Amino acid sequence: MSVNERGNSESAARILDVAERLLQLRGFNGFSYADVAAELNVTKASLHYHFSGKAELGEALIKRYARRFAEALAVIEEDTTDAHTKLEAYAALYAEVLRGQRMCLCGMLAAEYQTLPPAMQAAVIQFFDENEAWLERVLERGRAEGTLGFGEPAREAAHLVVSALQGAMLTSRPYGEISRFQTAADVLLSSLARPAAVAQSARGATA
Amino acid sequence: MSVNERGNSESAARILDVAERLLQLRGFNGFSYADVAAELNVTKASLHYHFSGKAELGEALIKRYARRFAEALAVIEEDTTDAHTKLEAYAALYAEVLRGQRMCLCGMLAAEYQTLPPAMQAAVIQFFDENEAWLERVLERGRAEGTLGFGEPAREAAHLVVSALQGAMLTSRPYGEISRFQTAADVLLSSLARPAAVAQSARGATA
DNA sequence: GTCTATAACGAGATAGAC
DNA sequence: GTCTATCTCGTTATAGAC
Repeated sequence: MSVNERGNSESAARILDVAERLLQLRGFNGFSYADVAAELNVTKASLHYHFSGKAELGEALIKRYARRFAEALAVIEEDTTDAHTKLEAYAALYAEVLRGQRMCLCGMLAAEYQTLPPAMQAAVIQFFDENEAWLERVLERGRAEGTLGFGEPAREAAHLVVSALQGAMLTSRPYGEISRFQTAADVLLSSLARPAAVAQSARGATA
Repeated sequence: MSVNERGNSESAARILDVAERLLQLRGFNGFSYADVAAELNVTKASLHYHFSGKAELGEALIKRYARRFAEALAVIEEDTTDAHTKLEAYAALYAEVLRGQRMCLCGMLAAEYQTLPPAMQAAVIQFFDENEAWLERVLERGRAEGTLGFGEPAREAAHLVVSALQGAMLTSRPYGEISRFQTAADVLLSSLARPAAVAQSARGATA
């Protein structure tokens, strides 16, 4: 390997993997350096070499998570054409996270927001801003191309999409049933496409 | 006063008030007996007299919160007639919680679910079950009376309502803007009333 | 890079006086 | 009911050897 800087080594990546999973399962205040160290069969002191403190570890977790999420959005842009399919793919990202009982990393941190170090707070906000900006563009295009229909500004609809999907993860996880999430996501997406569906059912009703 | 049993005294009520606020602000894993004691100018040992442990305190918090929420739902039943107005009143309950930067107590606990004692987990589930059952009845009646319109089973729409409102609280709180919550709630409710709105805009378009 | 050892603090909890 | 005192354990963090 060529890179051996603190926070960027392969050991650091393994630490982030374990810490990420624990954070999504139990929350930032629900796991400790000792938990991570035990799972990796190393000592706590070893973790401090890679991440000086829990706050720095937390920042690195959000930044990596946000980067991967942005990459997934770019893939959606490439692989799909119409906006409605993009929304389905977006919801599928959340469903994938929910498999393995995990909450969205930033959704979890949103709950614990008031207890987070300022740098982590700022990174959480940035994650949501980026998500809503991407969704706003997709929704706007969907309305222009006719695959989506809604009366509100795209900005406001985007906020509902993020809220509903994060909330569906939040409230489905205790039940351990992905179907609960999927149902809420399906109803949400159908409501954003509803005008067309209503027009269809209206045609069917009057036929 | 006549009642002096442990967990039911006026002192216990003050403890619950403080603990409830801290839980909604910081999460169950984000506050301690020391925090509550300091705010009440008593010692930790005094708290243990009223609630033997943090798990028992947590159970009492959920039960009181769920009881008050159920009472608020009963008031909505009395004070409002049509289902759409009931939904607006339901969303207003959440908005009221959000004032003062608080998260829904059970929404917060849903995030921390995996770290909770079993009795608290069961109580959280019960809170959501009761909420969705109430919403399902309201939605069903709304469809029957014509103030609401949606294609899915009322049970599924109810799940979306809970998800979207909890998620709107979750994602709005970091921004400190109630308007973010209100916007998402408004878009959600308009989507449940949309068929009528569409019919109106269709009339307007063809007029 | 990882270890041992330890510091420094906070958490939940209990015993027993008042 | 509330207190003082204490216990035990977990958590974050650092120093310094290997």
